[in-house]
Amino acid sequence: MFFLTEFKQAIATTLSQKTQIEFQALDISLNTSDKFQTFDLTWTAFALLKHKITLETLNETVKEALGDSIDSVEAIKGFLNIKLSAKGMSRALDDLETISLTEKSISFSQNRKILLEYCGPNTNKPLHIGHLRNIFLARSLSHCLRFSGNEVHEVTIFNDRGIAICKSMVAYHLFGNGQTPESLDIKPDKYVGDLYVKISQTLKEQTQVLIQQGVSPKEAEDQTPIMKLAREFLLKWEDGDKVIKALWEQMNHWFYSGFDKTLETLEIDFERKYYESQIYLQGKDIAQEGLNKGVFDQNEDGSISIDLTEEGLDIKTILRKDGTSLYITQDMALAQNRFEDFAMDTLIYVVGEEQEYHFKVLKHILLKLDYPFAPNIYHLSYGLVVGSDGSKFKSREGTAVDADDIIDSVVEQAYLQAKSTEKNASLSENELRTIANQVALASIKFMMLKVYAKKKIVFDPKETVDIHGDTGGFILYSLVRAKSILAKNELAVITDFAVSELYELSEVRALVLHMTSFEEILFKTISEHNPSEMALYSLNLAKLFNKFYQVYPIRDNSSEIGRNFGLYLVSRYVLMMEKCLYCLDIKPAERM
RNA sequence: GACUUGGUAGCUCAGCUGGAUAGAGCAACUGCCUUCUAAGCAGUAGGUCACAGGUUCGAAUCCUGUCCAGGUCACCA
Repeated sequence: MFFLTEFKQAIATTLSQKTQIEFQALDISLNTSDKFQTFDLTWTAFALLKHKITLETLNETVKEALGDSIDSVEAIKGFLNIKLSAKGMSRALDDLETISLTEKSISFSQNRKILLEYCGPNTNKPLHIGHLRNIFLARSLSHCLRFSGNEVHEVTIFNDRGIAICKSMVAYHLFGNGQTPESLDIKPDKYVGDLYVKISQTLKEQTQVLIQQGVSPKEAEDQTPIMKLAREFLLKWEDGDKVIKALWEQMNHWFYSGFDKTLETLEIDFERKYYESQIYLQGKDIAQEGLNKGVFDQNEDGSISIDLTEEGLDIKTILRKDGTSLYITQDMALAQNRFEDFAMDTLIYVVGEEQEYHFKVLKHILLKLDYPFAPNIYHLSYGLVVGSDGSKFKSREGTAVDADDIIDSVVEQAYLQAKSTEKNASLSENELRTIANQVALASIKFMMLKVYAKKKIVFDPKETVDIHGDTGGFILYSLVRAKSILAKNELAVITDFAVSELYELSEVRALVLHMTSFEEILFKTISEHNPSEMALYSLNLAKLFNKFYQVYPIRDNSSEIGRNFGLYLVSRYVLMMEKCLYCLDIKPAERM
């Protein structure tokens, strides 16, 4: 919003001259006015009244500083309400010309090399609704960062080893009966997940039996036959036992083939995939490096730890006394590997809020080890997706909302809507399906993105995701209508639009002014790692366009310039919204 | 216990670097398609901004305390 900055500067300069007090553009609280339809900008100047500057002085200052950019000023209490003239509005329009360029040419263009980790699936269960929030947040942030001129590398880590997958393996060992996802005709990752649910139930039952037999609840689970077997599997796996490794690979293969399918639906891919099974033994080198640098402490029992009490954290163990690594050690090694692979200067983790402490610790450790990217480690943490009663979804108990299921149900809803729309009567089944997919994905993405990341999302699995109202579908629809106008009307040569009749409608003024703040919102989004900022901006943009659409005739406009101006605005809207959708990682639909 | 995040309409959420009458969507009700896509637009109704103090010209917004809910504080991942 460059014109606003210019206006602030002009006001500050004029005011300084008038009052002999020095003012900066930052001191001028000038913003778009959303309270009154009759004004465009409001300068909230209560603070200045204290300097014994009168309202009249402020009034004159505005008139002098902004000159023919304003139509009128009204001073009420400490508010200076400003109505822009045609000249002022067209100055705002000029901003659109600068913004509506391609990525990397925006005013604050950055040039960072960013590594973005997200998703982080466990290979013992299919993706659930929580992963969707993770993925969509990450993708949106990724696109906002790219749009801002950064180089972004998207990677993930598969948690493909450990006791959890061993439990699924035990389940297959016990209940599998040689069946396969193919023979059962279910999605392979779901088969693995089902086994996990089944084994968890059995484990619970066995635990209960032991508790009734007098075993303390703390130890009961550990002593169940299933846990004993799972631990045995884990040991054998670590020893490289061929049979167990083969079973492990079979289970993981099932997971990956289903997982890849879901990724395809979501239209995402990772530039590089890391596997816990390949790095879980690393970390000893890092531990030694830390010891050498005097950052880590060797304890009497042989374990290695770091004292972070000065940073307000605790003493954290880095390496067990038996020399094996921990979660934190693995993440240290992973960061090191990634630095070797990408030489990034910024590292962003998109991981749930329950791991805030972990990433805080990780950042401090890497800072102490002097990794160059360490100061630029960020954790985009987000709240859980919970049931309507506030309860947690648990994969273990099979209550998790499956990602594929939720997508399918919204696609179905969108399909019915598309099919019942008269305009779509001529469309083929395939085309209707494409539309349904686009609308469904857009709506699910938007549902996840519009809510502030730190807030938990309440989702009732019994209700489907809405595609009407404040949704992704709504946004796509407004864009489809705008494009339809452009297709049916020829865009004339852009002329001078500093003509006052063109700005009589408040809907026109509001749309223009909102569009000028795109860059500001983009900058805020990436600075705060908060895609909801961009999502809400886009939603409001669509709303303003719809209002404009409703009241501003284009084809039947009585004046030539009015028609051209309308078309020009629509074309700006299309460009702007396409940028917004790119930043949200939502694909526009061609028809709806 | 300590730290941390939230509490705004029946439901789901905006608004929070203090400003004018607290905004959307869903659900309910009423209008608007021979007119560029009605997946839309316009309207009605719905509020003690958790509670109590404080700061000031002014508080949903800032401060303090209380209550409620989530999360974390492992030689688990």
